[in-house]
Amino acid sequence: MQKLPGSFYKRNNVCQVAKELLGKVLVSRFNGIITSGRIVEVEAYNGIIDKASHAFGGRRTNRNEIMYANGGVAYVYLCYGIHHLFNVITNNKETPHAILIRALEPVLGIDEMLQRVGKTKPDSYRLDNTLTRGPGNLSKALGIFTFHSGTSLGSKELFIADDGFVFPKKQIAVSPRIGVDYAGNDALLPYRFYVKGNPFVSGKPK
DNA sequence: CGACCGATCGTCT
DNA sequence: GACGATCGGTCGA
Repeated sequence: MQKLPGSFYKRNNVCQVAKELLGKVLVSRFNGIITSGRIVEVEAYNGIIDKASHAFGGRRTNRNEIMYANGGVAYVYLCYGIHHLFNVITNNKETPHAILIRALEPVLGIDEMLQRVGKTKPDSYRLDNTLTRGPGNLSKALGIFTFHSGTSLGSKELFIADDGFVFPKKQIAVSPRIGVDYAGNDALLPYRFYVKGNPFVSGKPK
């Protein structure tokens, strides 16, 4: 179990990095509690030329300022007043590339995750299934909030690790991103990557 | 099934 | 003052 090095994030092809995140393990360790999950769905946001990105047109606000930092930090923001969405910032300083983590397969600390989501015990198949399905749900399960925005992924509280596991290429699928209709043409870009048939992947099954 | 809807609030105009 | 990079529940066919 090896933390990904800074060089992994500081590359310029955000789609390539996004694809390579599939199979890696996102780990949180808050107050000594370890929870983790294998990444099975991601979306790339391609900086200032991407209408779906918060940084489109070079937009800079207090909320998204961290997107312009050097790659390898977390960008977490509140969506619909309810959901804390976790992104990985990539590329170098001043190039605001981001990858939204959309789904995990739970690995460690499942009981803790169930508690955070408000269930005290694991029970049905469906419950486990929805635990880390979708960007809002996985943040809740891992205990990630907006105040974690800016946290280095080289820290011991929040990081992404490589345990040697890789999904076979055949299992990787590509599609347009979800929920970005406001982005016009860019809503059609093939920037979503996921593991085919994995029950934790969000959206409707195909 | 699919369509619709309410929750809930920080952020930007 | 409007609006989300969502979710889960409800309703009707």
